[in-house]
Amino acid sequence: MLKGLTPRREAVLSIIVSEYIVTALPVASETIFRSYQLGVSPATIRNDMAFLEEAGYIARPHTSAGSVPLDKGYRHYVESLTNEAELPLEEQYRIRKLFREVEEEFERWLKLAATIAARLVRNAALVTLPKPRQCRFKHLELVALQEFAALMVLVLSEAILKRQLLSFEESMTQERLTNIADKLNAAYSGLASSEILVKKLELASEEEQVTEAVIDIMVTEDKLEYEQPHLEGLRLMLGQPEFAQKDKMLSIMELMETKDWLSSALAQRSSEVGVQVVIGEENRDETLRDLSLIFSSYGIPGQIDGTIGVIGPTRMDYRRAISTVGYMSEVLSGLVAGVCRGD
Amino acid sequence: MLKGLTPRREAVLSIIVSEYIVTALPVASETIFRSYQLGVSPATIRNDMAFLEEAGYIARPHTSAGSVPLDKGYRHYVESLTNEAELPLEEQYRIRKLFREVEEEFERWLKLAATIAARLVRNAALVTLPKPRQCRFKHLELVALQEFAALMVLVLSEAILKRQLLSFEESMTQERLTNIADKLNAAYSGLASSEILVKKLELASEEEQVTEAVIDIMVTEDKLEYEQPHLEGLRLMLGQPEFAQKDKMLSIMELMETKDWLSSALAQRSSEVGVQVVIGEENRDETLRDLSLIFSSYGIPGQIDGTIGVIGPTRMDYRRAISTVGYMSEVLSGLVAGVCRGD
DNA sequence: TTTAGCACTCTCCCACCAAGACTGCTAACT
DNA sequence: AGTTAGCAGTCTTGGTGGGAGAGTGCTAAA
Repeated sequence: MLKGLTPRREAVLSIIVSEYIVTALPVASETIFRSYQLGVSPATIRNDMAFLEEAGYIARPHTSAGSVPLDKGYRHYVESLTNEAELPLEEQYRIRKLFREVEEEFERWLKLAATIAARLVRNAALVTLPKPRQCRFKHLELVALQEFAALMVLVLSEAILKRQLLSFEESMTQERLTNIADKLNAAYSGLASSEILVKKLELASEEEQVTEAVIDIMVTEDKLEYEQPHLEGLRLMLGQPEFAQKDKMLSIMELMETKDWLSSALAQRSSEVGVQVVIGEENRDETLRDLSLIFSSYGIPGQIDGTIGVIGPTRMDYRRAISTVGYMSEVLSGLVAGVCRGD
Repeated sequence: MLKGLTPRREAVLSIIVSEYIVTALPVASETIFRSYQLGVSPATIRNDMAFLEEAGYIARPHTSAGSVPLDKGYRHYVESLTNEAELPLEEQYRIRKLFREVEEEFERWLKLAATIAARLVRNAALVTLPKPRQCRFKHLELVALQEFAALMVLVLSEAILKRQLLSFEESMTQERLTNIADKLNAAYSGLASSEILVKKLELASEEEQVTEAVIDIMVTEDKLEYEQPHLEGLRLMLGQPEFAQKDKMLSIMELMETKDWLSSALAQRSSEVGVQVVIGEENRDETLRDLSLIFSSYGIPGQIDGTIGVIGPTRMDYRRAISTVGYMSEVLSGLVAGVCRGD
């Protein structure tokens, strides 16, 4: 029994995982025997299953039931996946086509990416807006709206756009506003918030006010760990059998709608590159312990990045999820680079 | 039997509706007798119930069960609600406080309004962005991003902000772009898309290109019936007992996530003012036949408007929903007016 | 180490029954 | 005529029990 994870036992584990992934039903030794050519009898397979159970890879719902993978089993399965996991070319082509069909707007693209990923893995998908490590001042515009109020439009590096209403003590003409904007544009162009802060200029009180608003926005933007992620395809995930009971379903919905679970979930996002997989209990957040997360960052390394990923029950098609997330992050990276280059 | 809807029968109906709204259980004659002082015995109430059933106001799940209201019953109940339905002052105060606490950004306000409405009625709430009847050109800005590409930022009336990437055939400096923007700003300020279209100017090809992009955006904006509404609190609605079965739940989720059901639902939005109630079968859209919609437009009549409403099963606390939607639309109208005035 | 055979366990489903909840009807009452 | 008490009848709900089926664990032999 203590002979360790022999190749055949690994094979059995692998079969159990992939079988359970599609059926969501405990896998019986008989099933393994019938569907796969292992060259041994069900009884032998049962012995291997006993070992796998002892070793914590699998478990049984009850004494006389087939086996279901545990987190450790999934983990082993994922590690054993060759990295050759790639989306079929045909699928890649179809995806690219969808992107070409949609309006040229980055947020649409993100949404589309999430929708596609969600559909492919039949689970929920999420994306965050790409965020520069440190944003830089690019351009400022002030538009008179009313006598005492103006709209400030602030363009930051990587085409981030922010707007804010400003109200002034005294009446401001458009000319006056334009002058202020011109002056600040000349002075601040290309600077980060900290650099603006140290740069002392002769400023009229309105200019001071505008500058403060600008710094405020930039600092907020820099501090922002992640934007509230955009979630797509929650219904697909909730359609999975693990959420058959209503309360499970509702607690998941509540989780998704309210808590900023993503930050805690992605806190474990090491600086590693490539697709990362967090399985069940590996999540720090207790409430996520039944879920798995497959995600990858996209963007331009070191400069600007966002995250795309899928989330679903631990019983998830990891191979498909990994290849999907991998490919989608590639696509998004390409789009980010495109926008920054201005294609 | 054919004596018509006597006052007592109306009272019985009203009791059935309000009782069913809170319990979600068929209402028995005995219950009505015990909880309300009607001065008659259960047997008499049963006779009245028989009439109400005959007349189509109520129905029974099975032969020997209490009664549940039908759409016609809800409709009668709603009509009979005095318009004095107002949110308690204390609640109003609390809501205003929440608005003061949140960041000054219109979209946040909208989201907050929906969240509050959803919580108050324990169902889903929706808001659309306020949309001007016809938007007008306010200001244009071009920011060089790369040699052949620029970001166009377009400010339209009512502080609507649009941005788009433009790519040019030839290399464009920031000076060049600023010149173009200045020229077009001077020419188009305050105009609607149609007016820009007829205004013939001497335009260089890049100016022409920018103008076309502007018109394109404005026309799209004008045509937009409703923005994709923002939905909040879906989980509250799905927590209601009518969605106990998983398939019901999923079909609702699918409806909400995919179809633009709102436009068809709000198509019946007559030009009436005030809070409107659409109950079950009154919905044109078949898929909404189990749901009720309570909504109201907000904004500045004739100039700019959006919609706020709640959606839930026909068994809904109409009184509360109506007062909530009414009040929230007031609040939002105030905020819209504030933004336009520039408070 | 592998295998066949078999007893054992646990779930799942269905049928059945008893209790309880309400009604509808009938006949008497005001 | 409208109202009421009493009661039979109907339908739901929850609990119980048992049989079928699925799948294992164990034992003993190959």
